[in-house]
Amino acid sequence: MTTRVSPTRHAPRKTPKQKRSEDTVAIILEASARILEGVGLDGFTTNAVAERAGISVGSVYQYFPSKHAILAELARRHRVRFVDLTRTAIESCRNEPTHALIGRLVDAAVAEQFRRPALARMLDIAERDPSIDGAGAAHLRAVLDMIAEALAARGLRDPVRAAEDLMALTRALTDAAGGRQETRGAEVAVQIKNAALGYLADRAG
Amino acid sequence: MTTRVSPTRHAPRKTPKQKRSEDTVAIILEASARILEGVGLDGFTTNAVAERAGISVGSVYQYFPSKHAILAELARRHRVRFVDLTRTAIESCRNEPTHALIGRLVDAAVAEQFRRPALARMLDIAERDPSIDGAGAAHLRAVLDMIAEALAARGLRDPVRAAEDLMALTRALTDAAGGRQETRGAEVAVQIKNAALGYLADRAG
DNA sequence: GTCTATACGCGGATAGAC
DNA sequence: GTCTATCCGCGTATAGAC
Repeated sequence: MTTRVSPTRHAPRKTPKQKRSEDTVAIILEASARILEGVGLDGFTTNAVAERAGISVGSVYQYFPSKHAILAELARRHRVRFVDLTRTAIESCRNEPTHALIGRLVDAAVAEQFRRPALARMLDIAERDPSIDGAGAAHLRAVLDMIAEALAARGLRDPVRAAEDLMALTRALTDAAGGRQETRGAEVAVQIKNAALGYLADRAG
Repeated sequence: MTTRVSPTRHAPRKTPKQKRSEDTVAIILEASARILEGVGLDGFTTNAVAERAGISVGSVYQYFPSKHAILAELARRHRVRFVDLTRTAIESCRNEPTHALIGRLVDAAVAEQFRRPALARMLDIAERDPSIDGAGAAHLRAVLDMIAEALAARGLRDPVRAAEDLMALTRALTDAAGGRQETRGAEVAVQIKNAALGYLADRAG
């Protein structure tokens, strides 16, 4: 079939042994990223990717089993960076008060979202659909739980919901800033922290 | 062609003179809404719409010039309700302080988003792409400017940005609540107001 | 005005040459 | 390992019968 996907979904081909191969993978991913940034999900076709990458469709399929797998890999790398930053942020302020925790978390999220704002926005959108492979969702869920735990440790009520909401809030405001072509992440982070602290205000602090 | 669209884009066919016709239009729109809610944008095909509506594709095209036009009309009605509620909210508290204004605005937005949460979420996503016909974008921009003006009248700095951010924030949190199948809009509204007031905290109030 | 049947193009994916 | 050429299904949209 055309759109549906093989049983082992979105597995990033067994890691290429040749260094040359890794390069090609990187080139394909970069081409894909640029297309997503410039044209959006609609323009993201295998033909477009091949052309941007300067290779042929056939070669693209040598490195990725499906178009979807490319998107999944792009999302995975984005997510890994985000999760790592978040984990570090939480661990770096184990005994600090809530406002410090929020500050670090927001800084981490903003840093990753501002790396490539347009790309991050597209991946956020793409992730919502059934595209979400179980592994990715689980990975994200894990870090959400970490955040919830950190909030709970500080005595906040309804920590899981709060974690979800804070993440949604952060993405919304970074995406809005990205849409306005803003480049000063620090300013955006300040606004987000204000909103986040307001959100948590009546949950005891 | 298949995906591209005619010069006069998304114009909702000259209004049908027959009452019967309006009924059919309503049936098509409702079928579309249900598909969007249940299956998402991917499942939203003309065939699916026809089947759900209990008519044939041919008939669908009697009432809408393209699949896109259906989506545009759905989005338009959603937007009109939102704009009307927002306008009313602003006018109803011309001389009230900021926190009262925010309260009304959030209530308005939450009311509309909670009418059919899943549908609202899908339309929010759909609106982002080039699908945005100029008229729709302008319409939304107009109400954003109204909000900005109301904020400016209360001495808040950077009112346009604030208006955009508040709207993004509100949508993010309502969508998150919708994703969790929450039904108590009032509770959600309280949380959003907290976040919004936090956001505005250092813009002078 | 509604149907059935079909055309048409797009895009994902593959075959097979080199 | 990379290419070109092609297959094939899906979904939009239309033709034409009733």
